[in-house]
Amino acid sequence: MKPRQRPSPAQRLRNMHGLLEQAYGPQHWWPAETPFEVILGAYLTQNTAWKAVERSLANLRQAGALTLDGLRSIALEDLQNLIRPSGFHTRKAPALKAFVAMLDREFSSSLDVFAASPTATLRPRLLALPGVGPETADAILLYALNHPVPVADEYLRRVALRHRLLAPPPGPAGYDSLVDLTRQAFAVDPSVSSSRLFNQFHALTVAVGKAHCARTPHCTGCPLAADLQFVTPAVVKDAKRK
DNA sequence: CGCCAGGCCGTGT
DNA sequence: ACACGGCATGGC
Repeated sequence: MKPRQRPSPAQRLRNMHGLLEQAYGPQHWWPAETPFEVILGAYLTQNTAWKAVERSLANLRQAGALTLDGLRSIALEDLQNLIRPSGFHTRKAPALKAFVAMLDREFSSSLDVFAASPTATLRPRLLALPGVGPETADAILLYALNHPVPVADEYLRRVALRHRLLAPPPGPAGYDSLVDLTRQAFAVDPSVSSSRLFNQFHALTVAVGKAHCARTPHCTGCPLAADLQFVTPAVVKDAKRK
């Protein structure tokens, strides 16, 4: 018998994953028909509600711009107008064009060639693109290219802070520490595809985040805990007032 | 009407 | 290394 000691943050995160699976089940994320569509969604959803992204994607579909060829052909100005519903169109449209240009110039215009490259070269290449930060890069790697990388986001940060799995000061350094924490949490069990694990874990994070982290600071009926307070933007702002 | 959404980037400490 | 404001639009 081992002496009972406090579980590590990584162990606690893994336990939370189990609770969330029981509560929400398989998530079959990311809502998209093709890998290329995943990539478009990853760009468009930056600081934007998914509902709005859906309308932009519908516009793109109707214009035949949901494919690599379609996106290459379309004029920048038209692209801007099609994705207007999801906001930041003056930044996101050129960013999408830059992605296509990169595939054309460096990867034989082939998403398959791109996906077949090692993660260690793809991630820096993605981060060097305009409009691609760590979360977008990792979402593309995991959900479009099926590379085994964790995806961290605002919801995971809230959950981690709320349950004190992280030191208080968040920020850009916070992203990497969240990724490290996730890697540690799922470092065991090589029998399961880590892509699938990371996929399911991030999806569950968003599910619980939408249900309990978004609006109401006080978490009632949350599978993780019913007696703590989520760090919503409003809570952060309120804390700053003092 | 005000707040926020599945971030990222440039600028200022 | 962080903090902060701007970027645009639509849902609730």
